Amino acid sequence: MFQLDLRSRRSIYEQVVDNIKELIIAGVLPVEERLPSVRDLSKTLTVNPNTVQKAYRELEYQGFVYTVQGLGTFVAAREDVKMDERRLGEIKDGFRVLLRELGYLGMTKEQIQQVFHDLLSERSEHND
Amino acid sequence: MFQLDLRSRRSIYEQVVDNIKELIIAGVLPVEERLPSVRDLSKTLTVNPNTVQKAYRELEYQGFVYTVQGLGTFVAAREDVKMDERRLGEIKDGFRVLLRELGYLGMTKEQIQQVFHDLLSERSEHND
Amino acid sequence: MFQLDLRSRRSIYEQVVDNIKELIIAGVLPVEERLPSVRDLSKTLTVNPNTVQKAYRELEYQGFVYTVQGLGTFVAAREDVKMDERRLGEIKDGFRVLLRELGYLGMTKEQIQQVFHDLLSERSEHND
Amino acid sequence: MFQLDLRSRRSIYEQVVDNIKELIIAGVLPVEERLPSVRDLSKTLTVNPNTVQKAYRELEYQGFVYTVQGLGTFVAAREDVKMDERRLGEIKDGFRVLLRELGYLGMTKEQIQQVFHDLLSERSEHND
DNA sequence: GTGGTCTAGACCACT
DNA sequence: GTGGTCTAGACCACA
Repeated sequence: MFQLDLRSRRSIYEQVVDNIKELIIAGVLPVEERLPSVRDLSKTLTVNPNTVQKAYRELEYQGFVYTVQGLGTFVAAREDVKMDERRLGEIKDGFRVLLRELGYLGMTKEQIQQVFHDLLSERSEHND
Repeated sequence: MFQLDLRSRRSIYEQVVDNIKELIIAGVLPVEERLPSVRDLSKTLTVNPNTVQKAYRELEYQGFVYTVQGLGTFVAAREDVKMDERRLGEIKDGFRVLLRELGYLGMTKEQIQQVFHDLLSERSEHND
Repeated sequence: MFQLDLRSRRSIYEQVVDNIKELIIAGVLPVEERLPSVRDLSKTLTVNPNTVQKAYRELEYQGFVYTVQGLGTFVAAREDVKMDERRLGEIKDGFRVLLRELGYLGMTKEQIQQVFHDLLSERSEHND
Repeated sequence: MFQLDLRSRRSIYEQVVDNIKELIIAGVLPVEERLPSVRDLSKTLTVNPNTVQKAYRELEYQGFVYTVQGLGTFVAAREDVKMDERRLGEIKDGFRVLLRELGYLGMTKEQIQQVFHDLLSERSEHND
């Protein structure tokens, strides 16, 4: 399904969250699709089931999946991914960190705007 | 000198590192300027001296400052920072991930631009 | 007969129990009426027969239905339900906790009344 | 600080969450007060540290507390307890369960409204 | 000292 | 089978 980088500073469960989120956003995991069971995924990734469960729980908090007792964990409909203030704040924080990094590379505000503009254009093209 | 946000998820020492980096890049702290002593800055920020210590060590490791035993810590002359293309690529990837998520959450291109604009303004104000 | 919400945190069998209870209390299922067979209901709701089985057992335990081997499950005659004062007290305590939290979160009395009104209407519609 | 009911059907961490929330709402734990450390509270309650941590994490999700790395967990300012849709939905669910219970006691809609009215009046008196 | 992550493995309720 | 909770105990980063 995907690979973990155990040497990364990112914790394992965060990597699981990010990877699955990507799969959902990319449509690889369509709405209502069942995710692998906690036990299965933990075996595949050779990590502890608790670690996978923590990732699933986080995905549920963020609204990307929902769980049904005894049945499994499923991809939630897109409308259910609530764009709440908390979530938006987290994403903004992500942007702030990246903007800071660009600053450290010596980029001026104008160069940063150019980079951002290019990235947005990329997206438009993809959607065509 | 600058303010810390204890409620942020970023660790205190990271915030210290970033803030000082920004002051150096913005030229507020010119080359050869002495940084406040660990003890002084820790009092000003009301944080543990070990935390400031760790931040200074990190800044030294990254080449932003150098220490002279018994004299203090000084802003280093920045070698011409060649644009690190690999790092830039990583940062762009970070942006792509966040943009994809915003798109998935239903944000229009215009809303995304607004968010970005606000974040950039934030930075400008900070540097004033 | 009724609908389940798989995305709810309530387990499926609990939802079945509650829904049937409400139908009995509302008189939609009169005394001595036969409930659908476990197999039929499980097909209608597209859930596991064991789940319906468990719900029926729970309803029997609570005295709402009785089972006759080989014939089926029937709505029991409700003994005059004397108001259980102890249970009422517990429920009121539950309300107090929730009201306190709403208050703490900044809701005015009027807003709380609005929420309550909406929830009551919800119930009425359900029973129509 | 408070007592757990190990025989309760509510999980331990949920009881911890509820109890601490009550203490915060009641003002026993004022804003910026430090909660007992995970290890201390786990010893006091004789439960596993992970269980307490899970409770603290949930409280942080709900906005009642915030954590600072290496320092501890603190009561958040009341304004930071975001009344987001998710939280309101959870509280509404709590109401729905309780309303259902009142129905099982044989209460009519009018009687339920009376009970609710009385509970709201209680609150007003307390606030006087 | 603080919280955060992770493992190994048990037990439970639900489907 | 499924997810959820809990324990015991290790290791890490941060203050």
